[in-house]
Amino acid sequence: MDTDSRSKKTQCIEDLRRRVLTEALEPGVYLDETELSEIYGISRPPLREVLRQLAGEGYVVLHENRGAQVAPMTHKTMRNFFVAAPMIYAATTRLAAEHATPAQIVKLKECQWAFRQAIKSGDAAERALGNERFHSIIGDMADNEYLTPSLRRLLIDHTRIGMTFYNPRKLALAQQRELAADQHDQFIDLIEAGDADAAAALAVAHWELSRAQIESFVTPESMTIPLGRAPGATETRGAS
Amino acid sequence: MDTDSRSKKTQCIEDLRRRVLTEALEPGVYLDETELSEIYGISRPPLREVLRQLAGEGYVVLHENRGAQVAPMTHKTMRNFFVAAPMIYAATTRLAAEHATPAQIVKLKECQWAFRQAIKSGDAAERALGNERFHSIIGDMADNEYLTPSLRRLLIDHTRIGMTFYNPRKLALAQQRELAADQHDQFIDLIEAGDADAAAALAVAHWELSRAQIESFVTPESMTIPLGRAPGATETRGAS
DNA sequence: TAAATCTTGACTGTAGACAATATGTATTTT
DNA sequence: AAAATACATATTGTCTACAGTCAAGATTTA
Repeated sequence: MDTDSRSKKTQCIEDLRRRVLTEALEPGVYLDETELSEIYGISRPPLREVLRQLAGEGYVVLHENRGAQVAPMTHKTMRNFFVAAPMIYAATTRLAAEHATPAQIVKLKECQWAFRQAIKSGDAAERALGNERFHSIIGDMADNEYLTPSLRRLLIDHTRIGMTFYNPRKLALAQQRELAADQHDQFIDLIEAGDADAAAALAVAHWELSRAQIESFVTPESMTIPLGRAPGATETRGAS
Repeated sequence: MDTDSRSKKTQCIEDLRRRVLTEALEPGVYLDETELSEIYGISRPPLREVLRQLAGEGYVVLHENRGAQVAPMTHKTMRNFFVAAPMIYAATTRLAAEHATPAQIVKLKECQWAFRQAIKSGDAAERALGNERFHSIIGDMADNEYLTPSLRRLLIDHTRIGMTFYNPRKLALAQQRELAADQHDQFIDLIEAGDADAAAALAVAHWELSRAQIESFVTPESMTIPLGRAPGATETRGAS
């Protein structure tokens, strides 16, 4: 093992990913190269490489002569998300059941264990990151370089949405989170059994649960929505 | 308009993309930073940013302390390609028919005109690039940031495969290329009409045609295959 | 007072020089 | 003679310094 486990640059990438996913860096926020380079103890050229990579992964958007912006979330983004998610989730999960290796299954189980710990602790960020990691591993199992890029992008925004709409006090949501965790166990069983059809069906069910949670916020039970985020609203920070 | 139309860096990116797509830079080849920076008249730091971006887009793969490699094409790559292509093509084409703007349709028609010119000229590279551009525009029409990344990756390898298996002397293939061009016209009509179902169906048919062409090379009519490319063969250049 | 222009400042973009790591070759030792 | 180690070379990774560009603020004029 290395002394610092991994290079500063790698740490920088991973930390920025984490901050975007947990919305410590909010969607639409602009990043200052000089500031970030000082924070992570590297100079600007390598930091710029990092930002370019994160742009390729969909975490940030680059604007010429105006720097990097944390990928914004607009109402159009949400609509597109709802269209693409079930298809990609079902497809990748199916392939995961067909191709998963024993080593990957071990990794998935470890991840699920950590995920349940995070739920108990009640830490929203850890829970969201744990969930992201779980589905990311399923993406690795699918082992299809053409589908992975789309899955990764979906997971970024799915995680951010999950952070936005997290509410530890609402009992119904706590129960749904428990149900989601149970579904994760089912994922493991079906993937281990190689049951592709059932795994794909579970992926759709898992998505439906998540969708219901999200929609319960967008359309609250019987409350009028405090507008300003309604369809047609402008995005967080207009660009160009 | 600028004097040089666009910055050196942008020219560099576009030229490298082109070279990868046309296989002027063959899959698996390693790139020399110093050499490239001299060719494009920029220094190494910005060139490294370019390579990081191209890595994000799937044109190249970065290896730590070993530089950038043109994305390799292995037999696994091909298998994954066959799995993902019909799904993504059908989905994006459907969305394109639903969302295309008049301006985009004009652009698509211009692209198709150029594509037919390229076919007449018999220039394999121009033909392949024209086809790539056509489907890329359809991807723009779909306007779904979650599906676009997968589509772009598919198009990269679809284009490269098309270059590999191009054969101007084989009559059957020339006829198939004509048919493909005719299908492009149908794409335009269906997208303009907003007929999502028919467009999606056409996408599948278009894919099947392309697949048949590819398979006619992998499995030639009645010749024994000179082995060495059979399943289980090692990839172009092993890494790490 | 309001609008338009100019100036200033801050941040992005680039270049050239230096440091570190990996590979290949040559030499030495068994 | 063969294998292992050490050195040399080439290439990647990084830093400091400078140039270019955009945006905001202040000043001037109508």
